[in-house]
Amino acid sequence: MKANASPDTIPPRGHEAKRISIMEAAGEVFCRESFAGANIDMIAAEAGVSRQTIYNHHGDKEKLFVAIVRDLTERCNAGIFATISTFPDQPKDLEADLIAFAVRMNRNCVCNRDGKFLRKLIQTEGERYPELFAEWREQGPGRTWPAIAARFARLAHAGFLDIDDPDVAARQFLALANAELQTTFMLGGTPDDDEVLQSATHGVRTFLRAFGKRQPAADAQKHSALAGA
Amino acid sequence: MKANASPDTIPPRGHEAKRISIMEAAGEVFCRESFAGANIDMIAAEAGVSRQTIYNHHGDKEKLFVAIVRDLTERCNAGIFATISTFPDQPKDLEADLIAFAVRMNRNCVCNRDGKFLRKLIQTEGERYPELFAEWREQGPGRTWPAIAARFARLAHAGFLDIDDPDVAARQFLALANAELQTTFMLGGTPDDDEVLQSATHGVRTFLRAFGKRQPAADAQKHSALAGA
DNA sequence: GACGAATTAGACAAGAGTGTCTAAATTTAT
DNA sequence: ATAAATTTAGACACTCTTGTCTAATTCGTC
Repeated sequence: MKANASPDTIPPRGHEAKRISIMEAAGEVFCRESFAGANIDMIAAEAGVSRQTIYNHHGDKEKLFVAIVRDLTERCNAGIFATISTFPDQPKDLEADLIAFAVRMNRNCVCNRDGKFLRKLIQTEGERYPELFAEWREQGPGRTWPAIAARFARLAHAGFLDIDDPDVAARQFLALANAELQTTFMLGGTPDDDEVLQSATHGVRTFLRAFGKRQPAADAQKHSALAGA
Repeated sequence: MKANASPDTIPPRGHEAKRISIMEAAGEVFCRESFAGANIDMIAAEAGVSRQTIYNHHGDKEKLFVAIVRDLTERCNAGIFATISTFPDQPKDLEADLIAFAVRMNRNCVCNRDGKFLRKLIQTEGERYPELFAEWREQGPGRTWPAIAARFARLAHAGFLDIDDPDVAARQFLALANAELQTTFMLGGTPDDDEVLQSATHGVRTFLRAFGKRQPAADAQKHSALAGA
């Protein structure tokens, strides 16, 4: 059946290409038109594929939708964890490093294609597929918030920050980082690099005014003289 | 035609009752099902009205939708300005007063029925009706952000806060105030009073750590001893 | 109680979308 | 080249929805 001369269980090749372009097109269309407003012919046209092929691959519209959301959830979480792993645990310049982190977070997880799509699909159809989005909630916010909070806790413990509740601080950090992008998000727009940087810069400055060490001792005095390593 | 014995231009009574229940039901259904997913029979049933009555009142589905959004926009803006007018210009207890304001803002403008509906409709259908939502943008964020910023500027000028850019501060204030409500919003939920208070309290505390006067003079020393009036 | 306006239920045509089926064309690997 | 699998276009039945129409009923008012 499936065990050919090919090395592993991967099925034929052209298949996969079709599958991918269907997934991409479907994400785009579901996102733009909502589940009810999307129709299979639209997706087929956008994917450059015949309608029947979509039915061959995914069975029906609902199964296709679920597959899309699962796929997006997975990819987004991977991206978020990859970005979290770049958190500045040993910052040279705390402000600059946190700004850069906030920019990465926004660019790679919030403003990118997958992030935008997943967010919109969750908001639009979340109530209709409770268990699907419960899954997202557990895998996403349920694991990413604590991960970020742990990084901030470590930073505080190392004496770089003055934080009472790392969970609260983590949520506020991200809220501040995209405080100025909200209106753009509302209408489905994508902030450009400049807006992202602006928002991150203002957000991190405020964050540090709130949680930065007042007069650390001697070494965390920043932004006047740069003592290179 | 319309000038009966009745005092002013208000048409018959039962009419208005129907109109209102149609508007309410339509808001609910459009919001729950999205424009494409909503159907007139659903709205009619939910409004306790016959399908034909909806067509009599609003012409067609699209006109009905536009009417709903216009109505929500108007009501929401009214609510926001009413709430802004309760901003603590002469705070007795800055932290407590700002928390109370943040709670009012969230409860009356963000978490209430109209706020939830308008936000979801904008996110879901915003791209499909550019001019309708441009209108919202001008009347809403375009006028409310500056209004709030002006209040913060005044507070800063009066010596209660240490703010560089009131526009940034205003956006960050609101971002902080509902930083902890985001996940709930995502799935269409409504935060309860406790969550709102928590989020506002944490948000305002952080806001004041960032923008509060460090050592004002003698009176703003809080949260250790309570000097009753 | 009677009048006119508004509402109602139901039927209706027209259109759009889903999911299935078939036979031809194309791809992939042997 | 040949055989198997996949894709394709098109037709199809079926369902759902929109928006119109009609005739009967209800409502508000005088």
